[in-house]
Amino acid sequence: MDFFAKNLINWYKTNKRELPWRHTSDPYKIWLSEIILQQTQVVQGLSYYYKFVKNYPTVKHLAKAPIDEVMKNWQGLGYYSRARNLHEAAKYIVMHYKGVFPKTYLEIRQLKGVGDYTAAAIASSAYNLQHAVVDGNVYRVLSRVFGIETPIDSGEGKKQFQNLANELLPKKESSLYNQAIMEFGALYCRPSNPNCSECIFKYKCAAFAEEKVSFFPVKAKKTKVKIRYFNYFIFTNKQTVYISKRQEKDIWQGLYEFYLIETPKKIKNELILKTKEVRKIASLKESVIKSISKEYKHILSHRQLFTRFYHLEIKHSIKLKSTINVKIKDLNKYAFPRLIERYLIDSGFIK
DNA sequence: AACCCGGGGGA
DNA sequence: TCCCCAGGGTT
Repeated sequence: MDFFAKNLINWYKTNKRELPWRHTSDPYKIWLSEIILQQTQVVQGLSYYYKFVKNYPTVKHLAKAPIDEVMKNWQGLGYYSRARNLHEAAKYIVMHYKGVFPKTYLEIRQLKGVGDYTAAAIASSAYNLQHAVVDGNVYRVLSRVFGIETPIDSGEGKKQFQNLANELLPKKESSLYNQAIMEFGALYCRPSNPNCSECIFKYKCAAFAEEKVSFFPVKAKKTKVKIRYFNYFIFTNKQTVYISKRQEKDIWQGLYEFYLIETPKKIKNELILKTKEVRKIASLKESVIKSISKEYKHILSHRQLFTRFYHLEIKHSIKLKSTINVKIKDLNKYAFPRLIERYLIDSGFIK
């Protein structure tokens, strides 16, 4: 076997972490773990994995569950389209494969939420099929060890790294090798503070030789940040509170929120409370401003959300478009974005 | 090819 | 507080 793969596999055998999805050959559970771990670190995803395996032990259980329940279980993990796609794919597997997880790369690749990386990961981990994974860890390890400066976010870079990964894949141990290179990237060849002094490629690594480890992997684009201003109104009427589900193709699709007025810039408390919209609903004479929150700054990759929450107790019940009224004590049953959850905890609506 | 989608950890 | 991490879908 090739030097590179052999070294990685040996390293893996003595250094790997004990993780639950490494003790199963159930493709469903492996798929679950892969979707959860997309853009998510192991420590953060672990409890969600246990939760999903417990609540949905088979793909049929998952397919049968209501989407709102799935979203609630996913709450806090981010990238919520993953949960929607997971649920869609589960239903698809039950419908088209009678609940038996597909066994070929192409069939797996066609599932919603499964791209090249995830398909290769499942195909190799569950069936030991010969498909090389290329994820963030692989980009980092390969670019450093081989000194490849092609940007990983370019079409050319993607092709180049996939080709190299295919060449390096050992014929009969694709599962072991794929997991080894990703584990190595996560534990030793880290984005910052890599453990170069104890690295098995210390004397082979191109980046280390040139003291340019932190320079790799090369990226072409920079993400730009957009700023948005959210003003949330929590309308309560005795023990009832009005919430609505986010439908638009925007952040947090499928999660719940309160009555939202988005403004192009920061707006003073007095002004937002005087807008037609608010006056119409709350008709301020008959309502009480219970509290106005501090300004929450919620940072996402390419968003900064400046948000204030206004709690208004209204004296009459109201009908708002596309809202549902729920009991305050039931708020914890709905999936909210982290930002709103934090407010609900701070303000004592939920514990 | 360009853009969109969350959240957390570490410096 | 600032910076970094990234796979998949849509346009």
